[in-house]
This record gives sequence, C-alpha cells and structure tokens, in this order.
Amino acid sequence: MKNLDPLLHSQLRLAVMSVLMNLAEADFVYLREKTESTAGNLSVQLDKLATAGYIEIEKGFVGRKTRTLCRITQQGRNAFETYVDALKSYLNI
Amino acid sequence: MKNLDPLLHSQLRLAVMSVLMNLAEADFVYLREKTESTAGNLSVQLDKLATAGYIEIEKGFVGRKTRTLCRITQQGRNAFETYVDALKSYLNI
DNA sequence: ACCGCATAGTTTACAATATAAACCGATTTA
DNA sequence: TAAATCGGTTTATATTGTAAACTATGCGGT
Repeated sequence: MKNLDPLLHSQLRLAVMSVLMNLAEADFVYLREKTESTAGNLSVQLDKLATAGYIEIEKGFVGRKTRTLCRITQQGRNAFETYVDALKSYLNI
Repeated sequence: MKNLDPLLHSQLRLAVMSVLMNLAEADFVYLREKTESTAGNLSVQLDKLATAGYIEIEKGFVGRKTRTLCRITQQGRNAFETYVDALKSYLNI
C-alpha cells in the first residue's frame, strides 16, 4: 500500500493546500476563516508547509496593516497530486 | 469545510479499513503483511477501531494456534463512506 | 524431555504531532 | 490616551502514533 505524505495527511494542512490548489493566493485571515481554525494552529501549520517548500509566504502591508499572503508552489502542487493518487488507492475510487 | 473523522484519518487505521471494506474478513497476520505494519502498532490501532465499533475482533484457533479475525461492522462501513465523501471535498474529485 | 527459535499477539514507554492558550506589537475606536 | 481589536507568533500541553520490550504458546531437532 502506498505511503501517505504525512505533511499532507493532516486535516488542517490538507485544508489549506486544498484551498490554495484552487486559488492563486490567499491571505492568513481568509485561510483562518475558510478552515475554521485558530490563528495559532494555522500559523504553525503554515510554517510547516512553507518549510517543506509546499507554499510560499509573503508578508506585506495593505495600507498600514500587515498581511500574510500564501501561495502554493509547484513542488506543493506535485506533492498534492501524488498524495491524492496515493489516497485514491485506499478509498476505492 | 467538512470534518474528517480522526479515527479514520490515520494511515494505518485507514489502510485496515480499506482492506476490510473489500474483504469479508481478514486475520491479524494478513493485515500486518498487507499494511506492512509492526504487530504492536497494528494491535493498538485494531483496538481503537474495535472500541469505536468500526470493526469486530474475534479471537479463535486454527488447529491449536491462535488466530485473530477482523470484520468491518455496518457502523464502520458507514463511517468509511462518510469519511470518503468528506475527503472528496478536499481533493477536488 | 529439553533447548532454542519462531509465531501471534499485548503492554508500555517514548517520540512526534496537533492544538489552544498566552502573548506581542501595531491600530483603530471611544 | 485608555481600551478594545486585529494579525499574528511563541510556548506549553494534550493527543496520537509507533516501536521496543515482553508474554505465551507452538514447533523442530537431538
């Protein structure tokens, strides 16, 4: 049986990646609302995804307020596809 | 976003359930080989699935050797289906 | 019969992970 | 300018996963 990338096999990180697969970019607040997670948890999980090179995080400003933008990388896209393929073999679909 | 049943969102337990969805029954040794897990890990995870009512475990003998048989329950089947549905919403499939 | 190895599992101790609470600095609001 | 809010990060704790260590029984050889 295929291995499931442990970095993606986590509800919150998978949710983030799922959102980013469909969106050119998303900011921290949007991701927090969409995934219904706490800021602390989200912050930690985003860091892990960024450290793995699955997403890139860009900290900037909108007016004078900070904004953290996230984008999926090509490596992240590939990992996600591979994960989906592996998972399919478990789900009979 | 839908919640993913944490009991099923674990590689080994999911692998076990996946096998049992397609087989009337499977014994401990078969599951250990098929999932390439250690006996200790498998034992723990089978217990969790049984405690949740997702599988039933029958300890018997074949000749004079012990044998642990596992079967999925209707509740387990339902949980698996629900999990698959929830997961699909993450994977865009 | 007795020794040593194998098989089938369980228990337990440890490592890894996830999660939220507590915190921090800037910013808007009253 | 004090207090509440926003956008996060850090950190402590709870939960989980995993393998090592152990138990019990069986088998093969001498």
